[in-house]
Amino acid sequence: MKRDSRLSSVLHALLHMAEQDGPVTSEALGRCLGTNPVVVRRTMGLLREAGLVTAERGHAGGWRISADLAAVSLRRLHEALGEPAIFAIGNRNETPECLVEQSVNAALEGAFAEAEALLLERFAEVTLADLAEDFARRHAQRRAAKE
Amino acid sequence: MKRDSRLSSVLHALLHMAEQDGPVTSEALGRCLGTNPVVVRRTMGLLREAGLVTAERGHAGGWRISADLAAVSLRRLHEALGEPAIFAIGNRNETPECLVEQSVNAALEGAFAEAEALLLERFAEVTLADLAEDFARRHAQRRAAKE
DNA sequence: CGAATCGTAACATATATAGTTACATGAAAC
DNA sequence: GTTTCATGTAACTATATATGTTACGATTCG
Repeated sequence: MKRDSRLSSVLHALLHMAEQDGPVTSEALGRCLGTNPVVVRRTMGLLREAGLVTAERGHAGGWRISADLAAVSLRRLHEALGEPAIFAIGNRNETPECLVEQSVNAALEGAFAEAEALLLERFAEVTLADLAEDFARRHAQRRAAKE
Repeated sequence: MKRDSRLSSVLHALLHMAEQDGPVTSEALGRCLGTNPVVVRRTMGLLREAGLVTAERGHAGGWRISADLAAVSLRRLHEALGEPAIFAIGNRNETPECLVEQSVNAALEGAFAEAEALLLERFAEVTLADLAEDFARRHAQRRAAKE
């Protein structure tokens, strides 16, 4: 199974957009991400539906962030993407008759539920503003290292 | 991406085997799991390589647990299966040049690492003996409910 | 009008699990 | 020793999902 990298993608895109004044085109974002403009539109479209970005068509159009960076957490983005499945591992049968399988499912589900809760909690704690700040720090470090 | 349900499968199979005295054939396990005997052999073969089960060929052959139920944790089974990827979500690019992407990756990786650690910890705490006990409890409850 | 840009449908590709078919190998029963 | 039952394994197919690509319509600005 291929991993879903859309959360990673939109974060990358949003931070690049945050660095720009005007709107950024799908083509420019596609170049940053190493992918196709259509893939960018498809994924950013979900953020548009969630009210996190706006798209302007026509000449000098493109994508623009329409929310406060500090108000957009990774969790909010995960939700905007439709809350895709987090785990690549799961139960064989979600509603088994077999009592043995019920025991197995109960044990696995408990562990997965705890891990998922922790992950979503961490996601809720990190905002685009935090990432932008982290990026600025890395940027300053690189400049310092060059001198 | 399809979810990997092999951990769930082998747990189901092992508990059925624990209920039986003699060896259990791939075909019988396949019937329990609702799958093909070859799939059973393929997956159980990994447990055999890890020394958790033995297979006997020929007449009256089949699979047998060769370890103490209390000594086999879900984590041990996860390892025996080759430690398959836990998350269906991941970074777009694991070793990016782009500083923006490095910030994104660092944030996501931290959260994933914590969630994975918690999951594996929970897996380490649950053994086949625990699941067998849970099953016995469910079994007793069902019998009680019927009377 | 024409160029730039998003919106979207339709199709192609890649990858991993799961399922299936086929046959070789080994062990017990008779 | 031959038959039968079972695992071991290779090769192929089916399925699901994310991602990539092509094509074209819709919209906006100059």
